[in-house]
Amino acid sequence: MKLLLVEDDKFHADYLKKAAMEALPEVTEILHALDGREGEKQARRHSITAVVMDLQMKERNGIDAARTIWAERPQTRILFWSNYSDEAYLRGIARIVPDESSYGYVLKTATRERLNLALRAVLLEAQIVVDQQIHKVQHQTRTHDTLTDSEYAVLIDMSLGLSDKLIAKRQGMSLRTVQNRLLSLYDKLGVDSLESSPDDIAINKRTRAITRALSLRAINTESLESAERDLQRWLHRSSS
Amino acid sequence: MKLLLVEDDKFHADYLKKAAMEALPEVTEILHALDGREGEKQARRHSITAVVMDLQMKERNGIDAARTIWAERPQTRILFWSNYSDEAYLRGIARIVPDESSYGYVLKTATRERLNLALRAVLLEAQIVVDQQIHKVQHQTRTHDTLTDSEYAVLIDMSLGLSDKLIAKRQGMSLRTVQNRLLSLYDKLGVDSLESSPDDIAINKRTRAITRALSLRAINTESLESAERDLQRWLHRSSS
DNA sequence: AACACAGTTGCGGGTTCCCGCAACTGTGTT
DNA sequence: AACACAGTTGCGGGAACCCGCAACTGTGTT
Repeated sequence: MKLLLVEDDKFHADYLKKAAMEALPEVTEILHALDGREGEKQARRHSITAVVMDLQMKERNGIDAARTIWAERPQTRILFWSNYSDEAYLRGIARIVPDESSYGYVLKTATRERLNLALRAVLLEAQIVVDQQIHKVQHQTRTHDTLTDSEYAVLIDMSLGLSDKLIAKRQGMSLRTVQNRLLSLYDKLGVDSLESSPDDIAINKRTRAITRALSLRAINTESLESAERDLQRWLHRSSS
Repeated sequence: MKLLLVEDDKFHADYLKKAAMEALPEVTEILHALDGREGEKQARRHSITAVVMDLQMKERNGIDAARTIWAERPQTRILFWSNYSDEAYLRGIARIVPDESSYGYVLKTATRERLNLALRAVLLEAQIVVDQQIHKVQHQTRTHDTLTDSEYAVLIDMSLGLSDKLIAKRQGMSLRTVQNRLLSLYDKLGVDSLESSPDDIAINKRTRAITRALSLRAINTESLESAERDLQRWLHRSSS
């Protein structure tokens, strides 16, 4: 059995390699890629079906790489190993896991035992393992002000600079509906007029919504860059 | 001589500690803080004058912590040790270094020799050391499309959601001047109407400027959150 | 002194955004 | 069947934004 590690931090990669050798004696060969692009290449060349993947990497992030890998070999089992529990990352992953496969999400701050356990459970037993701390975050946001899928889509488009009209076209909504989604976004993201002693001050809701969303970890730079690529593809497709 | 390490990643902290012991035999005690806030506290309690600091940490980032430390003991020498070479971080640091002090900026991907050298040069010899790779980035952006200080200030305010009128008030400019700064921002950040086959599509320049700035690493979530705190302070001050 | 050039300011108007009001759908509850 | 409730759509108007045109300041160059 071959295992592919995709991780651009050398310290973390070393640690990971040791943990994998300890937890998975059935692994005969450990490959190591330094970014997402290289990870895709090696997975393809060696027909890898077991991957441990970091999320934030320069060049190409883990989610985009996972998408490509799963598109080529949907049965591939991927354990994500990352620092943060951003909603943006979670949403990205849950969206692309194929039915035939399993995946896991472990924080880098987890103990060695937790990591070892997740390695075996996900890569050998094909179970789905999500760190407890993540589930908590996922539920926190889900109960009190989660974004709907359509709200999320509008948020992304808006952040990329699309006008209401264009968003309507891309999302297949009417103009007014887009604006309604925006209204609820402003509400959920806590975009209010700034409070000042004499009276409230008018603000630009769009831009404030973006920084609020960044601050709440509903989006991040990676997800925006990835969405920008999708947008460009859509533009070329829909213009022809 | 006492040395304070501020670093929330345990692998990196271990490595750093080893490097410091090797490069700086004159150090008698190594303290370790896990985030910016704790770093400030320990620096205060032990009257630390030599610090190695990570930039991105949860809770409180390295730049804010450095600001507090330098406000209390300006002669403190700080070596920043970080993953990225974001323009946002660089701008933040250059802005707050006191004259009496020295600082350095080393990438985590640098070799052990480079790190050791920087440790001695900055913390003992009070020299200023900036990683070569950083200077390159700094120059790249400075030659072809750097943001002026006033442009940067307007960009931040705009990203926080201020209206043109409010930005004018905060920056002491006229309305039209703010708009001129915005125009040059749109230009420098590459905010253009989207190109599509038939004709160009109108976009929302403000929001697109933000994502472009994020993508070009002119700003990042940290710097926005930090700026948000400044804004709140300004609001309370100016309303009373 | 003459000139270039970058930055500041006012004016005016076309476009987009923000959102209240109101009507209509669909899903689920009692 | 009656009802609540969340989501969709149109209309219309006030506010904010985007920006061309034009004039004025200041700094530095020749």
